[in-house]
Amino acid sequence: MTKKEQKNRLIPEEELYDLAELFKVFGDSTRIRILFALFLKELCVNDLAAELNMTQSAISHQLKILRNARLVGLRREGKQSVYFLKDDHVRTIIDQGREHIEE
Amino acid sequence: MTKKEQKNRLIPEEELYDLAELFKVFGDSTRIRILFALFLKELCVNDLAAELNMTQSAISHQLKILRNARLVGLRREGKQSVYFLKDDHVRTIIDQGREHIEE
DNA sequence: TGAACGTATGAACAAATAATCATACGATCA
DNA sequence: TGATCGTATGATTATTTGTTCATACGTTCA
Repeated sequence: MTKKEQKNRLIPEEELYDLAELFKVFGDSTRIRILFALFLKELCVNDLAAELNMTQSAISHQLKILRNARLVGLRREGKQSVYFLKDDHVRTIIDQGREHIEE
Repeated sequence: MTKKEQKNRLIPEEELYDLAELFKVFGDSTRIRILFALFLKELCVNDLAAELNMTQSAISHQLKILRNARLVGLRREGKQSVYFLKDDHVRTIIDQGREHIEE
């Protein structure tokens, strides 16, 4: 089955639940702000916390959720964890969201 | 400012909150299932409730949220309210979500 | 007009969730 | 090794949110 064929068939019920789980991750302003910050450059936890003016703990909790959704990845550098966006779907999804809003 | 230029500039903080609000709407399995049902054809409230095996009230509440987000529209037909998808960003956003999941 | 139908909506309740606080863990360095 | 730094994480709490229940609203039709 080609990608296009797969795209056009019915979506199984179970996949709809997974989709909702994925979009739930985008549905929080802290996480969106984290994603957008990582749009611009890789950042470690403390830098993210400073940039978003939030506690290290709050950021760390949200990064865990973003990691579980495979939206961000991390690289250890000494004591630091450097986070980065993991794929381009993030950008496309956010761009489409923006286009909807701007209509 | 062209669309492309607009896309590439920094996203203002306020728009990030609006984005989170939009994705929050996608982040519920009932609403995703409603959207997908409307993918296939227009439906009135009772038909949606039957198809998703949920109460009329629950569906109606969720439809209100989808309406507020301008993701669905409705047309009155006698006693019925016939709902439909309002724009193609819905399809693109969901498709991108699916591609992310299927990786 | 009144009954029946389809839909919308407010209140109440239960479940999910984000931030905080305290603390633990791992790496670096004196 | 002990201290410090950066990060992760469990528990708690306050808030948000989805469903249910009851009911109101608008339309159709006898």
